[in-house]
Amino acid sequence: MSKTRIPIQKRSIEKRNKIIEKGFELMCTNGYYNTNTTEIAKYAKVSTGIIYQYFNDKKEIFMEGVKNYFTKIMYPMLDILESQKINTNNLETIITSLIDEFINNHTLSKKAHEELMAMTHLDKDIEKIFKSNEINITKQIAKLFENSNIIINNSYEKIHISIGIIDNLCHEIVYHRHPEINYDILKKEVIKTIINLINS
Amino acid sequence: MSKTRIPIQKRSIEKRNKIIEKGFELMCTNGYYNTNTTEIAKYAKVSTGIIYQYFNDKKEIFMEGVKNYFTKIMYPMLDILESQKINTNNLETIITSLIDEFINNHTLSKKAHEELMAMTHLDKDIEKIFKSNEINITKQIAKLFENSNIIINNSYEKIHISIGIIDNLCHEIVYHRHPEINYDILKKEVIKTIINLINS
Amino acid sequence: MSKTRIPIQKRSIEKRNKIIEKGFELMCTNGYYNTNTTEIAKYAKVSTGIIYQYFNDKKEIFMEGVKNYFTKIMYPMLDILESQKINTNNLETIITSLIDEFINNHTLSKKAHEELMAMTHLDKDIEKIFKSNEINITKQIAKLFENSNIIINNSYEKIHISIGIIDNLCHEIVYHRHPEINYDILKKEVIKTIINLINS
Amino acid sequence: MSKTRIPIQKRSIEKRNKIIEKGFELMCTNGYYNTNTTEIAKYAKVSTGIIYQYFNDKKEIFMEGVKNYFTKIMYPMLDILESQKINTNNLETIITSLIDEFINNHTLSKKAHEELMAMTHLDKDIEKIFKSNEINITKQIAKLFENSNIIINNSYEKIHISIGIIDNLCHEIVYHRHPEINYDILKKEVIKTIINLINS
DNA sequence: TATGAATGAGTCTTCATTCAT
DNA sequence: AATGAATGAAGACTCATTCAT
Repeated sequence: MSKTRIPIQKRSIEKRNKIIEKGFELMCTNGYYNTNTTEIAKYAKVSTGIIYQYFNDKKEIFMEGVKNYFTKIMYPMLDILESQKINTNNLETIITSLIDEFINNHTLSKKAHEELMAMTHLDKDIEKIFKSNEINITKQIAKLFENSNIIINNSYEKIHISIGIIDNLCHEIVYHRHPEINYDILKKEVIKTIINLINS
Repeated sequence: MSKTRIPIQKRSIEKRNKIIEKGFELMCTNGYYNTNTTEIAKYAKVSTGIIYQYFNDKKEIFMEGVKNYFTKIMYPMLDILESQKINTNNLETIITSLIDEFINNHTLSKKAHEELMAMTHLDKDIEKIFKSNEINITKQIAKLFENSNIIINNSYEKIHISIGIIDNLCHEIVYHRHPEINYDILKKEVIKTIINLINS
Repeated sequence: MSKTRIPIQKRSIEKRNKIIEKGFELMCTNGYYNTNTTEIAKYAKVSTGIIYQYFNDKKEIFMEGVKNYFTKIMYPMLDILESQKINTNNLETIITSLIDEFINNHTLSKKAHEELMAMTHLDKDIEKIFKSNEINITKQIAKLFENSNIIINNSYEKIHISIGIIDNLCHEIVYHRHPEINYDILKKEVIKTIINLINS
Repeated sequence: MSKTRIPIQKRSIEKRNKIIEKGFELMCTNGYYNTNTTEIAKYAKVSTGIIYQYFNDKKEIFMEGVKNYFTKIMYPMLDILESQKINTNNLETIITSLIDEFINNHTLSKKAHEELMAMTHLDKDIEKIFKSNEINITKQIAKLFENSNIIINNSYEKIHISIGIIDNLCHEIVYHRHPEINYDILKKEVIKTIINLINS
């Protein structure tokens, strides 16, 4: 049985959120196993004790961070699509803006994503959250196309591939920095590939 | 200064290799931080003490494993390509066999890859090995096309994207198991996308 | 210097008593070290903060519980004796009813007693309370015999032994449950032994 | 699954025994919950780490101490009886020597016993060891009488009572020190009571 | 070379007590 | 008087690394 308190007062909620935000940031930057509770507490400017009134254990902080990552970062990104009708003419513009959005706003995301991937095979709970969110995004995008009356056969599979390509592109740009690769060309090829795939 | 010995005798070399092989396997299966030296020693059938005569620290075992991963698993895979002339007609067959090879032979690789990705942002040394190998593979593949007299513009970028797509496909098939996605279709779409990309 | 308030208002006194009653119950049931102040507060339906206005520390709650244990449970038991003249004919009846009373009414007492014994050698204050109460009971019983004009030589020693025997019997019956031992026979032998001892 | 090593080498066995001996001594003197692993390690002159190679947890040290308490202290005491034929004439001498032995040799035992009693209701494993040993002793003593051709009806119950009386006597003498009680008289009365009980 | 026993710093977590409201 | 959020020191246990043999 969980012994954690659910904070009701405004200040408490803020404190809980601070722990998640700062804790997740540290964990993603330095790795889950290289981040200890003392550091989290210090960075979030709380005492170590309070952490365990809001969370059952260290893992829970990470998991809440993961949930935030999807609800605050990934899903809002989809709203870009939702706000405008997709059609064959503006597809390129939309994908471009999606990629730019992803890269510009979310420096954290690649580290978060990697840490997430690693944690995923160490912990069933985290794996569960992750997979369910991943497929949710795929479905949501598929629906956007439907709503715009664009018919795509094998839509889930094509979108899945497209997301993977964008993901890799962004990681490459944000972190990898293989100097042999020209990122403008890479980006152009990515966009072209996705459009071809969708239209195929 | 390194205090490790370089083994010369045959038995010593075998022992060192066993530690790398078994240690890397454990680390990739359970995660670097969930694998301790006692386990590694036991699994490799050596004493804990001997580990520190061959390696400076635990990390070094992992890094040697990473090197092996590329030299023994990734590069040999490229030999499939090298042995036969690539042309526009057999491209599909070759990519298909490459993917199958990847999936069938190397269940470990996805976990290795993930663990690798996670370790990459925790440790500059590992990051270095990883990135250099990644670009090496890209270059090697580019050369294979050249040798077959196939001219691809923006070859590095296209190959980079293609590797990413294959990587994602394999991970999906080996581990992810999103039940909403049909893997036969996914694979077909992947192959088609790559061929389009290369030929574009 | 003590910082605790002495409650004067009726409601405050009730609150203080509730903390003692419920706190002591928990401590005896689960052990002093397995009971934390949060649990006590929750079980007594008060806030954690208020505890430290009535008590200097956790130990004090236990000690007040011990005092209650004697004043509310042990001493009243002696009133059974006081209310009636003891004589050689009704000694058996009185001892029997004493034992029954002990067993029926005070399931808590054995756990309390054990916890008490354990705490006794950890804490001089508790030891002091405990020993003084123990000898008080012995003296009080001795006085009861005197008042009934029954002369016992070495009365303190005999009563001390008798109390010990009863104590053990009750513990055995309430908790121990050695299935090899027949409790009816045990009780009969205990009563016989005490009578012989008193009359010797 | 237990991860502890079973020491084979002489030095290791000695070290394991030292941890039990010194750890149990500390736990009995200061209480289980007031003794931490660092103290145990320091007092036994080992590192904290080694403790967890020989024991699964702190409790196990205590439990091994309990077992020793019975095998090294309680059972040897029964050998006093076994060495000589019991008869109605020497019963007093034998009981007297038993009590003296108990008091003189085993200062630890009362604290051990108390701590044991307290731990007993906190932990099922300890309860189990304790109860089984207690009844074993009772049976063993019953057998001694049988072997000496002394027939006692309700032997288990009588012996159980007798052990309780001796136990209380010894505790009183070793620790309690109620100044109002004369220990020579107490002892004499105890012996008389037991003899009467056995012969009744 | 090889063993595996030993080390002790470091980690997560608990909880008696305090303090802002 | 009362609340319950917050504190932070302390404890059980782990594990990379060293060392005696």
